[in-house]
Amino acid sequence: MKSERYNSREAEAKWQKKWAELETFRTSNDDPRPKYYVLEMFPYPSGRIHMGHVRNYAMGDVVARYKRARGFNVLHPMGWDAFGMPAENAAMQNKSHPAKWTYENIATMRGQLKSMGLSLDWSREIATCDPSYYKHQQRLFLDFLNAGLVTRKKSKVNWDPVDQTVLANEQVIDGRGWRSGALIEQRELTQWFLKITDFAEDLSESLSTLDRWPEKVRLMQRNWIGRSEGLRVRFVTAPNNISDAKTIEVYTTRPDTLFGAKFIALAPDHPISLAAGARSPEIAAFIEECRRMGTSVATLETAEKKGMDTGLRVQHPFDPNWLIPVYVANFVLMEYGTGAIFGCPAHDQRDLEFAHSQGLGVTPVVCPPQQDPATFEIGDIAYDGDGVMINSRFLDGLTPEAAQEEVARRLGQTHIGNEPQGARQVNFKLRDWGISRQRYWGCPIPIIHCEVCGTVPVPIKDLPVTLPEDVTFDRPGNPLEHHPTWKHVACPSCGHPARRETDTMDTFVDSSWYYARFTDPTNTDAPTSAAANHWLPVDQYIGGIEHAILHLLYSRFFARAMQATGHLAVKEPFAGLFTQGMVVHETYRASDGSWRTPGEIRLETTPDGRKAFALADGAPIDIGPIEKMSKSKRNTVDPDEIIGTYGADTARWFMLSDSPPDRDVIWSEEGVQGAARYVHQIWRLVGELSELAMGAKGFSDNVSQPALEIRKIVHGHLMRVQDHIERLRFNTAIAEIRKMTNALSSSIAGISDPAQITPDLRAAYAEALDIMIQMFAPMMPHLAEECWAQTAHAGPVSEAGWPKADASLAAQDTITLPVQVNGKKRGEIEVAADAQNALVESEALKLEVVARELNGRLPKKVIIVPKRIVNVVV
RNA sequence: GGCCCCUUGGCGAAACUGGUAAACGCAGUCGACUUAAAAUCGACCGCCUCUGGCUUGCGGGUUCGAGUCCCGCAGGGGCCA
Repeated sequence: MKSERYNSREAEAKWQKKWAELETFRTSNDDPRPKYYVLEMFPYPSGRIHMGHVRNYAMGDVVARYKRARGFNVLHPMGWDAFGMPAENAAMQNKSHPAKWTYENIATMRGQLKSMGLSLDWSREIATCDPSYYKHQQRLFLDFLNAGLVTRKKSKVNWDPVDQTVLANEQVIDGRGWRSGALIEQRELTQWFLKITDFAEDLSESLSTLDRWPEKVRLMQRNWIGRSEGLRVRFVTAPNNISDAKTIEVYTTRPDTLFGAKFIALAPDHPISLAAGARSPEIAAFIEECRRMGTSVATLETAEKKGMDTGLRVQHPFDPNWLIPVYVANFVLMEYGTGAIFGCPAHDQRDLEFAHSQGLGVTPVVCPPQQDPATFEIGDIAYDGDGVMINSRFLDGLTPEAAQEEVARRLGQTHIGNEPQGARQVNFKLRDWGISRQRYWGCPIPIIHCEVCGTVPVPIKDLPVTLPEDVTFDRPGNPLEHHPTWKHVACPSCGHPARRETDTMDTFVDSSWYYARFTDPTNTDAPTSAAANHWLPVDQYIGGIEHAILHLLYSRFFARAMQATGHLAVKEPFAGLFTQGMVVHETYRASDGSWRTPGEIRLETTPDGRKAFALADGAPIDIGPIEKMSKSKRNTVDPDEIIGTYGADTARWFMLSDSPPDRDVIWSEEGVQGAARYVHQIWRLVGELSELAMGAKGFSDNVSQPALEIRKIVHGHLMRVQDHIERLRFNTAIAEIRKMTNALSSSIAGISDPAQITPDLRAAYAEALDIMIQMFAPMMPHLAEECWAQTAHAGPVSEAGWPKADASLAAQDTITLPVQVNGKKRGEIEVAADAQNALVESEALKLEVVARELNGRLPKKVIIVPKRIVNVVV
């Protein structure tokens, strides 16, 4: 065995080349072994990979390599989420083409990922900007259209004035564009929509079946879909000269509070509001003010509740003589429910604030438990808890739940015209997904607008509708719209001159089905084949929590839509989901407030703590808070540099150590150095072990005690490492591996005389060596291959499978039991693992400390939890 | 404002369904090797009034026994509004 230091640079390049030559990670669709599909969220080709990618792909690779070793046929592909705004922005800045920029970035990042030594099947690589991919996406769009899952409608849209494009509600964060950060304006445009709301019920309901998803993500999706059960109630209008509407329809989830109603509030865009506005300049001005105020629900909620009386009155549903005023209000949305609500100030905070501002009074109708109905009053806080109905005539004494039933029953029986006055309705906050984007670098929507025939789908034989290459980015707006010829085509149906749709699809469409395309990526006939149903659902999906709503919800919708159009047999694309934490780093700031990169400073540990100084001039630098790596704070670390300096295995090992994978990990130079040290420790240990294992011949019939000790250590750790990896607890898996190598090191150090090395011990060390290498192979695959080759194994360790853990060896024969007196630990006893309780009790009572505590008395009770603990109660 | 999550040594953390709190690592201290340093190796490393006592953000509760379960409070984070 050679003793020089491990050369990661040489070994990593060598093994990456070897894996490629042997096609070790190429996956066949008709391998008979059980399938396992591991997928990490594919990257956007922004230029270079960052540490977040390294962490994400290191985790996925451990799972892929581990499952592979355990005998699964593993699918572990990689591709590029390659359409999007940054390519166009770069094109504008550099006067180049988005395709050129994108494909150059892909080439760079592919090289970087390859240097990580990931067990990917590169033969399945896809890029969403490639016509061979988006051709099928256009096909899916047309099939969805045919199945009624696509609509085109005029709607109010969120317009990003900087990017000059429409954004989905999901892409508007706090009233600003998710990418540009610009304040969003409202515009009316005709848009293409995917009817995600058709599946709202199932998307919400099926969340309960996703038991290998984080509860947090399921909750976020459930809230986003926002299912609520309520009542649609029609209020009859009193005679008036404002509107000829006979009724106003409201949606409420609290019909029980109907006797606490003080007002009706209409959205500013409600037809009756507009009618009132037409008669009153004051109301018209107010409606205009509401429109300017902003569009996001958040601004509406935090803004002061304002409204104006329309003069209109409606009758209470249970008392025609009770008239309720109708207001136009700034906090009611036309898009949700019916655009009208009834307000019960006592039991809704928003209504209470409005009622206070208008002087409308408050009548409580739900009395909290332990409160006297006679004295119960509402102050500044509305009461939304449970209780008993009061001030509500025939509802008095009921629970709110029973009262809701009763109101629904009665209003269901009262009819206005041919329809009941009240009807139960399930409502969703989820809106249809507007996918039209006025951008060039996206998937063209395969539609032709004909003056004669209307909107005509592009015939499937004419797909793909490809993007023109000769485009310019010298003026704002959509380059496809500006292109001299591209949009002018003949109508496929009547042949008249017609116009192509120039909008392209939201890039979230691209990433909503790529997981299915990976299963048969070269299929030119259809988006998917039978292979998709073999591989899906993805067994383990890994990515950032930032996609908890958008990407994951869209993908779930797409699977359903693809199922409805015969492209897929499953409706849930991801059976297991894991959301990993971010990579964070200290920030460094010079006295003038400018940021410094980790490479520009020198750290020193002084008696008053850690200090930082500028490398250039030695000026003191402030060590700032630990934050997500970002270009603006300049606290990034380049994966290339780390891999170049320490090797991919060290980077991977460190990424997986210390922090639990779902929590943020702090990148520190010291931490990486610790990982690098460990690589060399392993290398030395492998050298020492292989010397001891030299000429090993297997175990004798009666294995010697020292050899048995080694075997117990190894098999015990093997079982625990398996368990940790299965549960994606990489940090504790690594701790177990370190414990094992520590134990093996001290075992070797304990050998003082070569005569101690019996044939059994040799065999034990040989076994330990193999198992150890196989155990860390998923995390540090290059080092493992190099060690495996050094220990005279024929094939690569990546083809060697997983060692079989012997549970009987892992079990202990004698155990140390802690002994407590009144729940406080006083001592311990050593007993056989299968010792009877009576024996354990007598051993425990024999302890001097226990006798002292007992002081001659008999114990009140002795609790023995087998293999756990003894507690003597005095 | 509502809902959810988190809070354990100097730091990252571990502790499976309530059963020896602090495994594993980082930083640090001391020692060995070295002319010296780095690297490496060995020992120590929660707190205190230290043969003992205390300790999982704070206060209470359930239990033979609570980091773990329940109630209240504080601080931090996330999502929704």
